Amino acid sequence: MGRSPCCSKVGLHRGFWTHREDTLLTKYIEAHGEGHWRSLPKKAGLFRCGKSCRLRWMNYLRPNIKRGNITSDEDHLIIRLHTLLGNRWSLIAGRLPGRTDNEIKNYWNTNLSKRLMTDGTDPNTHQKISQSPAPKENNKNKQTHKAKNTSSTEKRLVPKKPKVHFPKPTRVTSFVNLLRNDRLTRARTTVPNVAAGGDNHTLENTYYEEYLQALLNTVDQDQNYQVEFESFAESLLI
DNA sequence: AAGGATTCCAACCGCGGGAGG
DNA sequence: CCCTCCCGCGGTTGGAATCCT
Repeated sequence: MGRSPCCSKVGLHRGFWTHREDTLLTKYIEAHGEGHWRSLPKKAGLFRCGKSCRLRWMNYLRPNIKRGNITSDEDHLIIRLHTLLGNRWSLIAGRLPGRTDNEIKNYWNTNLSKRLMTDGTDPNTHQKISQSPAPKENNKNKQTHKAKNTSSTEKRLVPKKPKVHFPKPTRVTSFVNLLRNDRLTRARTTVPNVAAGGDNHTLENTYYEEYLQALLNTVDQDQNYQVEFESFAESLLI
């Protein structure tokens, strides 16, 4: 059972990427565009599996990726979208320009789910938890992969002062093909009333603005906008 | 200051689905 | 249809960074 590995692992680099590998990958994609991940490493002179290249590009090297802390607007938007979409990180990421699904998933697992728990909200169902349970560690992998001192962990679930994450070095060169990214393209095509053609970047921003506006209105407890927001979100799932 | 505990996030893994033969 | 290839997604892991005692 199971599929064969995406590529032979023999002789391939794993783990953190070096600057040289980043450069090779970036230069290759700038010259040839995204896609054909399986054959890309060989052509680019990388001893990496295609999947690894794709991941590195999507989550780190791609131009216009936002670095640094999630803003409070983004934070609220993620929570709202998660109530509507669940763990569909790529869909959620599609509504947050410059953020990657991996980043949002990590942010959710390390910050938001814990925060919701401390607020007495089930991070999965977004329902209020009736009794007053001890904050439960919901990340099961952490339970298995590291020994835990529970009481200490519970203590740590109390929100602490935010940590500042310095932006990591990333390319700043503009890249015309950025918004040819399939996911973004697909997302745009699902939105009704978005004029065809025009500047992709502007469309993306318009899209975000529209979403943000809906979000802010729901925060104002306006029931009509709440309905509007949810139906808008549901339209994205088609 | 030291070292154990915990957090965070980049990267890996396996699976599902679409496309094409 | 069935099979294979490839891509993308969500869950999980490993280890550096940070915190705590």
